[in-house]
Parts: sequence; C-alpha cells; structure tokens
Amino acid sequence: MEIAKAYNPKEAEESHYQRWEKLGFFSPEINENPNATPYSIVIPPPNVTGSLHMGHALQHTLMDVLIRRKRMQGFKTLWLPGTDHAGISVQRKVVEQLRKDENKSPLDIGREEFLRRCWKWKEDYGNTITEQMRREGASVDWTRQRFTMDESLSRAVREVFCTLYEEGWIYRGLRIVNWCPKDKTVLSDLEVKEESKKDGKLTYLKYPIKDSDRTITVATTRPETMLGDTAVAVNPKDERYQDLIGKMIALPLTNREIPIIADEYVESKFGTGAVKITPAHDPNDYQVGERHNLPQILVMNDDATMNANAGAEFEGLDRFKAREKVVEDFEKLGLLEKVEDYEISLPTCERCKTIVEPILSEQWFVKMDEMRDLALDLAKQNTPKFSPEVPHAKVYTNWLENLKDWTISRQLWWGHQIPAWYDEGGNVFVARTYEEAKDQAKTDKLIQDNDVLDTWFSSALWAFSTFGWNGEITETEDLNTFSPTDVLVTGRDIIFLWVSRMMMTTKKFVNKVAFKDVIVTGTVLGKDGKPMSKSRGNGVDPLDLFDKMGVDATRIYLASIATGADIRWNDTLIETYRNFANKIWNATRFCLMNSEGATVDHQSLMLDGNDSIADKWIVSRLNKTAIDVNKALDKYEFHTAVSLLYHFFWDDFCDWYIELVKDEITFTDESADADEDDLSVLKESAPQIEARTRIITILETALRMLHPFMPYLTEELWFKLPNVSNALHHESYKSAEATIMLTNFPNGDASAIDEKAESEMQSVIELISKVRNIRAEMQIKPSDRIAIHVACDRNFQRIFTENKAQILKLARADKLNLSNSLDVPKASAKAVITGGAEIAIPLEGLIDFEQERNRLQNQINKLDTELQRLNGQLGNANFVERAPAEKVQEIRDRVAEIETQIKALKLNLEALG
RNA sequence: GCCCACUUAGUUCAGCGGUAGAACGCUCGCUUCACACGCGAGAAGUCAGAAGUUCAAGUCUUCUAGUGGGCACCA
Repeated sequence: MEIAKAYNPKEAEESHYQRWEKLGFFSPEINENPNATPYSIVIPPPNVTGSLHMGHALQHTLMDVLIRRKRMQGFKTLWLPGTDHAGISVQRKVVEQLRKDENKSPLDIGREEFLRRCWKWKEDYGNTITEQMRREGASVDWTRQRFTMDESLSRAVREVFCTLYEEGWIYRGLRIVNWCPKDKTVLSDLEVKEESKKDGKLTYLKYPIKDSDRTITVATTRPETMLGDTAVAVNPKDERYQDLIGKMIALPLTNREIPIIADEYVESKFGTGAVKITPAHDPNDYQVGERHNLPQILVMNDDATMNANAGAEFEGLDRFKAREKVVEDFEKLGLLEKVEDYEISLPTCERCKTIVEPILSEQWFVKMDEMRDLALDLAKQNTPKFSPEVPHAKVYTNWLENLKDWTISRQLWWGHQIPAWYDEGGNVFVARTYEEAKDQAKTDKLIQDNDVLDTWFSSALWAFSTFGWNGEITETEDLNTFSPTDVLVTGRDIIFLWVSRMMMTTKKFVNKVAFKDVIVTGTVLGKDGKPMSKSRGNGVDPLDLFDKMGVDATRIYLASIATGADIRWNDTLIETYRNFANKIWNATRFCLMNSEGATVDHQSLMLDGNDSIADKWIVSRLNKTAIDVNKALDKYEFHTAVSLLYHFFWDDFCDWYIELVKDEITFTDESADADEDDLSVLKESAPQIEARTRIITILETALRMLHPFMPYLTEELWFKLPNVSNALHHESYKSAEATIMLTNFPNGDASAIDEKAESEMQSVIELISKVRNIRAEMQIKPSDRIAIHVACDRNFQRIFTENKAQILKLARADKLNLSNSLDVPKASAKAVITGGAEIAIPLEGLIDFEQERNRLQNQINKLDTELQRLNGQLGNANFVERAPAEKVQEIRDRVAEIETQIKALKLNLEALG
C-alpha cells in the first residue's frame, strides 16, 4: 500500500464531504431501524450576510461531534441547518449597493423593487456561510435547510403575531424607545450596548423664573433636549425650592413657558436637585410627564437632526451641533452656570456603534409578563439545563425576573411585514391575511403597516417552525420526532436574545420545551485577551486555519479548548493537533506497511487469557479510554474526551504498543540472503497475521473514536485499511455504502479492563524508562549496547522474561540478567523501580563515579522529601485516628515502598565509595 | 451601586478535599528501517494574598487585591 509520508489535509477534505452529502448520510432517513431513538439539534441560524468566524467554528465543531457520535451509536439523528434573514444587515448592504451602483435610495425604487433586490442579494451572497459549513465537515441535513423568510416560516410568524395580539400579549403604543439615527429604526433593549465615555460633560443651565429675577439651575448631559422641555421638576420635600413650585419659567431659546412641578422621582441630593423634564426624549421624563399631564414635544427628526419644534435657529442642525449651539447661546445670555467633566455611559447601537437617541415613538411591543412566566416556570425546574451550569442558569433566571417589554417593530423593508392594516380612520386590524383584514374592517381601503418585525421575532420560533409548524399545519412527523431538540450549542451573547425567547414561544405554541440542554461555549479571545473583532484587528480567520493546519486539526483543537471558559488565542497550540493528525497518519502508515494478510476483525480483541501482557494491556487501555470518552461526552466535557484520545493514541498506542509489537509484525531479515526490499520472498506466519490483525483492529477502533472530531482524516485512513466495508457498520446502517461515519462508536467493555495487565505493563515501562534515564544521564551513546541486571522476585522475573525481547530492544541492551540478588561490578549504575526491583547496569570504563553519586543522591533526595511529608502525616495522631483506614493504609504502603527504594539506593551509593 | 466569574510551570490552559498535570516553549542526546509535524532523557509551580473549616485545602468558607463579565443608575 502506497501512502504518503506526511498527511496532506487538502486531499482528504476534497472528496469525502460531497460523497457523504450525496449518499444522504446526514439525513435521519439513513437510519434503517424504525425504533431508533431520535436525537436532534437545530443550528443557531447564522446571519445570512455572515461568514464563518471562530465562534461558529467552535460551536459547529461541538454540534458535529455530538451528532456524529450519536449517529454512530445508532440514534436517528438530525442536525438542522439554516440562516436568518438579518433584517438590518441585509437592508444596509442593499441600500449601500443601490447608492454606489445607481446613486438611488430605496424610496426611489419603491418597496417592491427593493425587496426584489434583497432576495437577489441573498441568492448571490447568502450561500457563503453554508458553503463554509460544508468545508468544516458539518454533518447537517441540507435537505431540511431553512431560512427565516421561507414561506412556511413566514406563515408561522404571522400566526404567532396574530395569536399573541388576539390574546393581548402584543400591543401597539407610544413609548420612549431606542432609536438608531443611522439605521433609522427602533432597537430593542438587547440591541443597545452601554458604552462608558470618560469625556462626557454635565452642563448646568440657568432657567429664568417668570416675573422674578431669580433663576433655577438644571444639569444635563444632553443640552439640546432643553428645546423640548415642558417642565422643571423638584422633589416635593426639597426645602430650597418650596416657594418655586407652581411658578413658571420662561424657557430660553424658545418662547414657551414651562411650570416648576414637584415629583418624588427627583433626588434632592443629585446635581442641583432640579431636573429639566423632556417627556419626548427621556424614559424617566416621559413617566413624569404622564403623571403631570405635560405636553410631549419631539424636537428631532429620525436622523437625529433638530426639527421645526426646535425653532428656526436650530431646525436642520445635527444633534451634536445643536448641543454646542445651545451651550453657546446660554453663555451669550449669561445663563450658563458651568460645564463639568462627567463620566457617563452612552447607549450605542450594537451593530453600527451610533449613539442611540431615546425618543417618543409609536411601536409594536410584546408584553412580557405572561410570556416571561412561560420561561421562568421552566427555569425554576432547571429547564433547560445549562452547561456549564454556573454562572448561566442563575444569570438566565435573574434576567427573566427583570424583563421589560420587547419592542418588535423595525423601520425596515426587509423582513416580515407586520400583519396589521389601517383603515382611513387609522383603526388597526390585525389579521393573518389581507383578506381577513378586509373582512374585519368591512372595507378594502386598507394600508398595511409599513414596518417589519425584529429578526429575533422569527428566530424565536426556530425550534418548531423549522419542523414545519406554521399555524395552519400544527403537526408534522418531524415535529413529533425531533422536538424537543436534545441540545442547543450557543454563545453567551444570545442567551437572552434568542434562547429565552425560543423557550417561551415553543412552550406557548407547541407546548414543549425547545431543548433539554444548552451548552454555552466560551469566547475565543484574541491574543490581547479581548474579543476578536475586525476593528481591533485581533481576529483569526478559521478558514486560514483550515488552509494552514487542516480542518480536522482545527476541529479537534477547538474541541480541546471547549471547557466553557473563555480562552485566549495562542498561535502555537493548534500545531499540537496538526502534529497529532500527522501522527495518526503515520501510525496508520506503519500498520499498513505491515498489513499483509491482516484484516479488521473485532474478534481479535476478544482475548482468551493466553495472550501477551502487552496485548492484554492495550486492549484494557482501549476499552477504558472508550468508556471514559463516552462519559466525558455525555457530560459535554469535550476537552476531557480529546485529552483521553490524544494520550491513548500517542502515548499508549504509538509510543508503547507499536514499539512493543514492532518486531512481531514487521518482516525480519532472518530468511537468509533475502533482499530486504524484496518482501515477496518472506512469508507471514499465523501468529504474525494474528498480531497484525490485532493492531489494525485496535487502530480501526481508535479511528472510530476520533471520527466525530476528525471526520476527514479518519474516513481517509479507514478506507485504506484492509477489508473495510459496510459489514463494519452499525446494524442500523447495513444497507448504506461503506463509511466510517456509520460504524459503531466504541462503547468500551468494562469486562475487558485488566488491572493486573496494566500494572504489569507499567512495571515493564518503568524498567525501560529507568534504564533509558541511566543511559541519558551517563551519556551512553545510542549505539553502545549494555547489559541490564535486575534483582527482583519471581513475579517480576516472569513479567520481564516474557517481555525480554522488547526490553532489550527499547532499552538498547544486549543482555537482560534476572535474578534474586545483584552480583555486579562496583562500576555499575543503579536504579530501583516500584515494587522493589533493583536495576544495575555495569559500566566498566564508561562510568563517572562522581556523576553516578550525584545521580543517586538526587533520586534519594526526591524520595526523601516525599517520605518526610508522608511520615509527618502518619505522625499526626488525628490523621491516623480520623482519616479513613484505607487512606492511612495507602500512606503506610507508600512509606514502605519509598523506604525500600531509599535503602537500596543508599547501599548503592555506599558501594561507590 | 448590585451580582457573578476568573487569578495554577516562561506561555495558553486542565484539575476543584487525599502523592501538583497537559500542550507549546526551554535544556541535553539522537538521520533507531511510521512519523524531525519525529524519538529518547530532563529542568521548571510557596496553585494571587490573608484568615478560617478539616486528620487533610489550588480544591470548601470569609475577607483583600487585580482582571473580565452581567444588571441597574446616569438630571
């Protein structure tokens, strides 16, 4: 079998995915067992404008690991892919394109044409991320791919909107909302990020009191809003202002008069104790305004320039220019008291970073009290179960408890247009269709609401709308089979935005939990410890990693860091896994170079008791690893699973097992004059074929366990193994074409764990390691053969005799002398191993006595430190009395062991003189 | 202001009540017939600080400091 010397990921990645997809391996229908248990995951729909970033790569890897393992275990698995329509993002891109290419605005071409362009844009560019997911090896069922603006999903949106409206859970109202002047749309609280600004200013303005020469001073961070002031409020108990309550103010720069009112909301201690009230531009002021029946004067346009209400002097000015002008004008009037530096946090638009303006606006809202309880009641029963539980479960519950109403209308065209119509009198009719609205209104002179719904409104239905529910159709086979989904994998940032809302709507509309478990991944941070972002330039592109390191290396690397905690990016760590991929490749290469006559045969791992220690040991290790990997994955401890697989494969299988059986399975040149390159003259013996079959089968089992993490490499190598076919498949996939994807994921067999063999093998390993240590420290050349003398009991003698050939080879020795006591020249290097075997290596002429003394003394010192600590424990009467007896015994045994070793080493030291 | 998490080898991180671990880096030695993306042997940590609980504490409790995050407030 010809196989390249180094693993080339590209070659393997190119062919397999297409085949898997074409043969339908990703669809649940591939499972032939009608009674198979379903297992499902819906993908957090990436933004249709998006391209793959590190967060996706991490989360997709974890979902794929979960799905691939369950599929191999015979579950009827579905991982459902799709994208959301990303209202603002797409709209912004199309607007920009229109402006650049045709110098037109959306209004120039009209709503219908604009939407046509949006769909075109989606057709042209919306596949970026789905193609990238194919590159990742994500085993999603593309036949069930969904988009939030698909016909059925859109119908679901209308159904949900209307139902919630009919039940009074959705309302339309005039409220202070977050307005993004750049996108010219309202935003929900969750789309607004507070950004602390150190160079803020607090401006103190003096307002003259009518018919008086007094003034009252108010402080503000947004002086321009004074143009919309309709009162000044003070605390009713504030003695400073008692005589002013009820007086009128001649509001400067306007020709309005506004009252001084008393309201509990004002804190006397803060600022001057007097607050300007701008009901149309501040949520608190709005409430004060409601209480006192104050007029609401909106002084800004939707692009945050001042409007006519602000006065001719200000109309058309940008809000920040207006701010400067207000301050200047007050100064000219002698009414500017002072300007202080003031640290303030400003609400900004999460997407475009524009400072959000709170303004009075009529919008649609979801009332959150009853809605919230749907999720909160479940949360109190620990549903969904968060992983890691701390801190997410608590943060989630706390957030639900303090939830405010959700602004769902957006002043965009791209999205689900709100199913509400207005007649000429402005009466509103909410209906599933225009026809129904007409029936309600008894007229056809209706205009549909211009606005669309928040993208998250449709995403909130993802856990059931994707399975076919749309209000008209309320039961589908997929919904029955795959809902509730088993687990959701997502980032911290959308727990509130998305996870919570899916829990609510799924409970409300299909009366199910959306998903049982939620895995919250950490964030992969840049080298600087900050979240990766384009503006910071600290991002790492997963596609670059795919090119440089290979998809499989990237995947298993990401799984290895998936502990739930944030992790700082480190360039060199991924190389570990590129090297690992190459190691797997080469171990397979080695096995294949010596595979003549061998087959993959799991019967070969059923040991009968007459097998070698090495075989019993590796089979034991293999099964233990399988059991532990499954346990780890059941607990979503991906990093533990990776670590177990890495060390089993590299340390146990490559470093020891392959080396131990190398001579047995490779051709020897004993057969007379045979040309070494001419393998044909050599004949395999039955035991050799047995040994080859066993190592190939162990390798095959390891590849299966690695497959969910490294799908391409394992598939590529699996096909190179002798006699692989769909006969090796899990029983649920017997008719499918051959692939490692559909083989059994090893469960591990507890009865195959052989602690005795493991401990015996440990002694062999320790013996070889000690000899190697002596060789290295005594600077014995690799080419120099040595003699090993071991004094030990009969049990050790049996073990070492059985492994004599391997010990000689791996310790580069030509003699192994086993006896009850040592009889060696003084010029020998010595060591002791656990269990009391003494090693001596005669080094006539090679030994440096001084160096050997140091070496022995160092070992004695190390042991002595431990001995003292342990003796300290035993000397503590409380410990001996109160600690569990087995613990005490453990320590005593250890002390005895160390004392034996120290004694032997000391004798050796004395013998050196 | 309230709440939460984190602080372990040079670096990035595991471990979370009973002998301090991994990877990378570092030192020394190897063209050993799968792999130099390799092989062998090493060095390297008062587990942020203080107090407490316990026979026993990176591991549990409290406090302190630093870092990061969430929520509220922001005239």
